[in-house]
Amino acid sequence: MARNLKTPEEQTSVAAGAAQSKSERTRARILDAAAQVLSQKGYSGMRLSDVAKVAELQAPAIYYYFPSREDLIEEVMWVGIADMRAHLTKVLDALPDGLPAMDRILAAVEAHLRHELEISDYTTASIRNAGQVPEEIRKRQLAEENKYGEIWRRLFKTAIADGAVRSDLDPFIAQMLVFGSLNWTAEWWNPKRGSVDKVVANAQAFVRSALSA
Amino acid sequence: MARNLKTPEEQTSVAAGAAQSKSERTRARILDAAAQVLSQKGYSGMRLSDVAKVAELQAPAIYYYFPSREDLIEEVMWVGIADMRAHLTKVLDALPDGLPAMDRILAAVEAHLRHELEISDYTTASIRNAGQVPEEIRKRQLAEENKYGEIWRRLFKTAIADGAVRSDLDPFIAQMLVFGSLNWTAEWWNPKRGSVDKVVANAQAFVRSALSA
Amino acid sequence: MARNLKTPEEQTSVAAGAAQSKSERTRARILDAAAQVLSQKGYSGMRLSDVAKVAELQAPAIYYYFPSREDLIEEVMWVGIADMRAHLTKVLDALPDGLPAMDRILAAVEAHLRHELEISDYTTASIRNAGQVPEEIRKRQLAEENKYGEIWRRLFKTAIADGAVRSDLDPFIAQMLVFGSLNWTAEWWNPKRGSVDKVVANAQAFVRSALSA
Amino acid sequence: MARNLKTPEEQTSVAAGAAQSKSERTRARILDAAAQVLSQKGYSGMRLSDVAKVAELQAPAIYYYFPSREDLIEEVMWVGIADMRAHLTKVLDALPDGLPAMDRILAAVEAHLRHELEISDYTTASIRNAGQVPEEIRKRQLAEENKYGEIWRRLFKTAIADGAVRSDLDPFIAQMLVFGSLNWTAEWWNPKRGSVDKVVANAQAFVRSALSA
DNA sequence: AATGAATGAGGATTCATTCAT
DNA sequence: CATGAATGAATCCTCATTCAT
Repeated sequence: MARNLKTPEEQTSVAAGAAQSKSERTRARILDAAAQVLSQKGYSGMRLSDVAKVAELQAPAIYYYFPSREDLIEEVMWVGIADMRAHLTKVLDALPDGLPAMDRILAAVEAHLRHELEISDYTTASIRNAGQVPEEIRKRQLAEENKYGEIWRRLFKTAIADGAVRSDLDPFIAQMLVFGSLNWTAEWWNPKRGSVDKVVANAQAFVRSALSA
Repeated sequence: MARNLKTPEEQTSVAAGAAQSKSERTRARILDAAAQVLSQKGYSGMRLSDVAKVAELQAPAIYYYFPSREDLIEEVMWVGIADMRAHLTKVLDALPDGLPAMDRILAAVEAHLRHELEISDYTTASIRNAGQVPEEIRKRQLAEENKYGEIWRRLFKTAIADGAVRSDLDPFIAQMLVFGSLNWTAEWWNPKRGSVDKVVANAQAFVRSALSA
Repeated sequence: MARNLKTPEEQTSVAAGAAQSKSERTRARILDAAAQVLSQKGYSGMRLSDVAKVAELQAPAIYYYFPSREDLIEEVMWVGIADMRAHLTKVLDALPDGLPAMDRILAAVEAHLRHELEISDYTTASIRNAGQVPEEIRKRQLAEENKYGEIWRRLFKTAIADGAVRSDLDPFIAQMLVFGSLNWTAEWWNPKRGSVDKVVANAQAFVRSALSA
Repeated sequence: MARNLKTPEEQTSVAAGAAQSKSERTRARILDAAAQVLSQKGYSGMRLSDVAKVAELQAPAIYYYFPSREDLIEEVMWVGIADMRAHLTKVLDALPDGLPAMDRILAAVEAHLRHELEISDYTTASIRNAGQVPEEIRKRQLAEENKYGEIWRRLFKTAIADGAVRSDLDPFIAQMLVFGSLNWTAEWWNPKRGSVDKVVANAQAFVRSALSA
């Protein structure tokens, strides 16, 4: 799952990372296909036959790699955020020590946005279907979401403690408003509408002003 | 569902308005039920039997009021935004002349948020399923979305012309970031998490800072 | 049910005869409508709503006049042949005594054809659906068919005894071949294709030669 | 149903011909079953579950071989006449050159009758439902019917030109009267009522006399 | 005498899933 | 590994029928 690609065009697949055996590559193809169909058709609308068509194989073949439709979906939903969290963690870890709290938040904004827009199938699948998928399936995703949110909570907490964020904002609400701005991009942005860089720059400016004291 | 309340604050049902004859009330009940189920289960997941259960009648009775499942969904999706636009228009029209452009935007923020959180079934149904519903069904909704967006575009344009909004933000992106913050609230807010008033206040403060020069 | 109309244009309804009270006229309208729909859509395809539309009333109103769909169909099927038999009987009774047997057959040919083509809804309904309707419903129709066939059998028997019909033909088969020629006209004839008179003349010439010694 | 017999006389199944792979045999079984049910229950009365029962499989399995109920029916309706035409063409082609025109007509009478009575499910399905099936479905069948009628028209034309047919008969009406005699046999004949040979002999004698100058 | 509203039974169709090959 | 063939469980929708008015 190591992500190291530069151009968004080359990276739409979480599963792509370090594909190895033929079997592993087929499995990855199915997962990618499922993410794509899931993001477009939704939880109930995702048909295995559609996934199969995108993955270029026959529907029953999916059962060789996943025990059931539910398991396949569960993995897509989970992998989406898990990978997002891995990405954010790596980015934050790479930041120089002593960087101001607000700059760390803005780095997180960039990380979140780039991952979302570049791996958009997984992200939109995760986001759009979060409310539609049965409890059972969401468990692992929810746990992962909490961990991801926890990272952001710590960023906010530090920033507030440092006086970098206005005190008149409720921390939780503020964080959710930021999440909303970022998550929503997947609904309106597309490559023809300008570069990811531009979106990132605007979002950073927007968030900085919104939060700054 | 179709409660006949006076104050918009307590209303969960778009269809409630002025329900009159028994027939009209039944139709409204079905529409409300559909919005609820649609927001929870998604376009493909919405079963007419679920809608019927919520509306407290038998599934085939739905066909007495709506020609097909698609028509029912189409109306839910459309009514959600159409009503939102009507609400926003009314609010803006009621504002005193000469009010600063930024204050008008903040009034719009409040109108959007209150409507969204109070009629949340329709809103989340519209939002979550926008990407999953077949083209055919989205037509009227899309037209309505454009009209709604147009209102906001004019608000922004005026504000920018007045120098009330920073010039380093791309107007379209900025508007989308604001929409994201607002729309996303339906995904995380619930009455137990604090009052709508608090969310409105925070969102207004957030947006004002984010946009102000 | 007395039939006494001259022009085919004025007579498509068995039920029309001597319509009296409003109630009886409505009942007749429903019966005619049922014959029409039944002949076009078949036993299973006849929907009460279609019948209602043709009869210009609402479907549930039918139940005021007929206990059930089955009863309505039963009556159409039965009335069709019963009326045909009444017509044939009247025509034969009106023939002068001592008329040659073959001429009596040809009079029957004319009576059968005229009735079939002029009251075609009932006839085609009866004929086309004879094989599709449940046993239960066919009982009265079957009895009537037998009586009708019996009349023809007697005509043939007499003609054979008189030496007016060739002896190399099996009487039953010959009669069925004649019936086929006549019944089939409802499938291909229509007013635009020439007059009923012409069909009658051709059929009489055809049958006379076919059977004559 | 789909029996693999050599002699046409024993064949009840158009689809039987050269059934090969298991898949092809199943498809043929479904087609035969559909013809049978269609002839008995009519267009609207044909339930897929009935077809499935006769074909000895589950209803949804039909969809593995036919895209829809309509397609299945369309094929039955079409195959019935298409096969009839193929049969007639073969018979006529096999006749010696220089055979009198009337003898060619009588050969056609035999071909038509034998095929009709032996493949009777397809024939009665075609005939009884011709007037009930939606336009859409009849297209291919209608085209085939025209081609079939054209063969007969040519036979009649030649016979008339040769003076073998009386000139007082309208050619079209005469042909339809013959068709009626023949087609109607499927409605009354059954193996218990005597041999096909007998019916053929009677029909030929009947038609010869009816048409001869 | 007739209709608006509703229901229950049934039928076509879809789809995840299985299994033999 | 993969597929062709098949099934059982839904789900939408239609329609005869009922009933209060």
